[in-house]
Amino acid sequence: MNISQASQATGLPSKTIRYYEDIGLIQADRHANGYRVFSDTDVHKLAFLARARSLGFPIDSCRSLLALYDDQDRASADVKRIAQAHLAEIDQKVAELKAMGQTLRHLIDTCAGDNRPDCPILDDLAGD
Amino acid sequence: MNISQASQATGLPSKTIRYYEDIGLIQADRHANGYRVFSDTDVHKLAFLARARSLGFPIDSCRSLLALYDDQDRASADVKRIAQAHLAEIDQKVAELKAMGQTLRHLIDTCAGDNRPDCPILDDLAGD
DNA sequence: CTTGACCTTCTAGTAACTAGAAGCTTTATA
DNA sequence: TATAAAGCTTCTAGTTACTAGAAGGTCAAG
Repeated sequence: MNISQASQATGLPSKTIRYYEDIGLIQADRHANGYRVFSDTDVHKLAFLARARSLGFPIDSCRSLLALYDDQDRASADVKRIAQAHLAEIDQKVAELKAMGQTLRHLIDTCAGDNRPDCPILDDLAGD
Repeated sequence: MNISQASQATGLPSKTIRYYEDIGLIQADRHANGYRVFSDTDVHKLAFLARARSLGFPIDSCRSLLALYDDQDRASADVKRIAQAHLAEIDQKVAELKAMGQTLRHLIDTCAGDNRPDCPILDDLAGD
């Protein structure tokens, strides 16, 4: 399989696949002409990475998860710990963003949005 | 006022203040010895930026907001438009993160988290 | 045999800082 | 007064996870 087929199969852009190889997440064999060859295993790993990234796991966590996936002697506790840590970060980010959103929504609601200069949004930012 | 005083007054690290000057958000005068001098206006602008950043506005929006703040002939509609666009981004991000969080929470709940290798989290990532 | 699609590597850019190095100035202390 | 500590300066590089683009080799079709 060439890189564009692997891209099709996983939904990952070719550039991203090359990048993942670059940082050692996968290792594709090479044809005699230098083209990368992707085995089913490679494609499987790429799909795994795509899914993990879509759940927001940072690359380093993806690396760990992939290693655990490859390790038949793993403890599910190790996987769970990584997922829990990530979930905690997500929850915190959601809380932060929600707070920002609430404040913003309130400010927007009180702004006339016309051609006059008075603006409660700017007033808030300016600390008035 | 020296940079560390401005930092104290605004809660922004000195490095960040220098960075903001670097990218043209503010312009501080200089003492004869090369040290930056921060006027009350400068500090006010920095506080404005700190507040805008804390609401998640990207730097470019902060630049626009600051320009509008300085412009007595502004239309509040312009401010509102920027805020609304930003709010839309926040709302979208919250939705994304919530979806990730839900999926993750479900997977975590179904994972035993013991020393056995079986793991529904990995199964999901692997597409099984 | 040439055109176009596909592949390669390498460099640089994105957002918003942050860390650290090397060096000058000012202030406090012995 | 000497010196050490604190504070200031600039500059470079690192952070995350790609992405765009350039320059050039390879392969399949007409």
